[in-house]
Amino acid sequence: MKNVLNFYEKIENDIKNRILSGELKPLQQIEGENTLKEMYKVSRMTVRQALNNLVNSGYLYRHKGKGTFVCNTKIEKQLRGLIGFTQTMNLYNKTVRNEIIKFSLINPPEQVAVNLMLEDDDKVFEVHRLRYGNEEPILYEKLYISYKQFKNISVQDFENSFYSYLAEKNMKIGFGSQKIDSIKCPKDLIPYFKCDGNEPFLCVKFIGYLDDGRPVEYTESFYLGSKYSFVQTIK
Amino acid sequence: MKNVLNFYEKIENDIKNRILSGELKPLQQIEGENTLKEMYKVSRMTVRQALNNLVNSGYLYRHKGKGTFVCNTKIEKQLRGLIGFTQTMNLYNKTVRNEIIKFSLINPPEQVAVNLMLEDDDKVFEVHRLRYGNEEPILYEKLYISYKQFKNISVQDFENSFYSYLAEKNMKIGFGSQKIDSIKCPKDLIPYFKCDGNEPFLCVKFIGYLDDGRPVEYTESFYLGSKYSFVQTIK
DNA sequence: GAGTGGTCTAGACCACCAT
DNA sequence: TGGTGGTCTAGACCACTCG
Repeated sequence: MKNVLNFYEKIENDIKNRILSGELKPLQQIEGENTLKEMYKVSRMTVRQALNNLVNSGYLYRHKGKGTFVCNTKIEKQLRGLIGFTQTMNLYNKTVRNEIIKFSLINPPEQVAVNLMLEDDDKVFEVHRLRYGNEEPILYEKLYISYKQFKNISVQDFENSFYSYLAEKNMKIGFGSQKIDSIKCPKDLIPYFKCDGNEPFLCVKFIGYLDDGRPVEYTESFYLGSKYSFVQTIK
Repeated sequence: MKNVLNFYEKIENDIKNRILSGELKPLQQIEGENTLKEMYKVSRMTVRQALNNLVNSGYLYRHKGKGTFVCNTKIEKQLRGLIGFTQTMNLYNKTVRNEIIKFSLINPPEQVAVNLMLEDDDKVFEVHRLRYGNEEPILYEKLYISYKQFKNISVQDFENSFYSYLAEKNMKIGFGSQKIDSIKCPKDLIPYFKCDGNEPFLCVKFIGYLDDGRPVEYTESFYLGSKYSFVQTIK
């Protein structure tokens, strides 16, 4: 945590708190840029930087010639970034357990090599995990990462959250691109979920990228349809 | 179309074109802010506005102390905003046809009233559409909009694209929030898709909001799993 | 130390909106 | 007409990175 806030961050936090506390209500107009500039004794560009950030994160909207207004609160609270399974379960106060089904270093299948932009001889770790929420199997996950990038990774890192591992290494997924399909339970997963082959599953093929656009992970996730939904807010 | 571009828009377009044309390659460093400032004879803040927009839309990324770089192109091309079925089909060069199954003014079901934040006596239009891509049924859609907001809307507006209708009225969906589920084909839809009750479907419950956060539409969509996938890029 | 992006200032003119 | 946000200037100092 930083202990010194920039001026624009201070203004941002103040306004955000006034919204969250209910002092500023949805659709209500806030002070104009010139008023804020004098309130905080800063230049107008600094005020604008604060307001722009709040507009981008869905707290405020502007109308030229009219003013700046508070968004309807229903939206703000839903706006989240990319989060993984562990965080999602924590959000709903469910316990998480990961059972490692497979962990091996292999030559990548074609689709993995393409999506991770690998070179000819690059190998990948293939990790299969059965993931439980409140001790019920919810998700079977096939994860692929490049050996070159993660030489020292261990089985244990996958028993906990892979995203936490990334955070420790100061790596952050900046973008994600995903394809979502509805399918019947794949045959090889039937034993894990104790269901029949007609059970609907969400199949999510996800590529995670660093800020610069270089791919880090390719993951195929199979969510038990009756136990899991995707919720998203898009701008 | 505007005929006068702002300075920052001009710079944005130039850099975007240099990326798309291949002149600037992924991970390549672009000119520094001071160089660009002199190239375009503008102030540094104007350059920064252009660069910030390109960072937000996924074309560039920055490293303090190092420079500004081109993102990996794979991402840029996938970044899209919210688009509807018509636009999606156009993207894949498929013909679109909408068959109106139902069009009526009703008292809203509980879930619709909540999601559209209706008042007690508000009525809604309920529109059921069977939507075809290349003359194959792909999607069954139950759409709800408030009567108060759309008094003059007609059946014909739904035979074409509802989003085009909104655009004509200068309304724009600024946010969307959706919940995605994998389900078996609902019984009432079996006749439309000529399938059995085990066919997997994507069920998407979507709420569309204006920029200010007021809800405009609530839609439940049922996509035939074998014919349709969701593709998204998230930041 | 030189170069980069991040923050900030104190002005200015404009387009849009309400009255 | 007065107030609002949108664009733009010509400077300044700072923190970070790299050689």
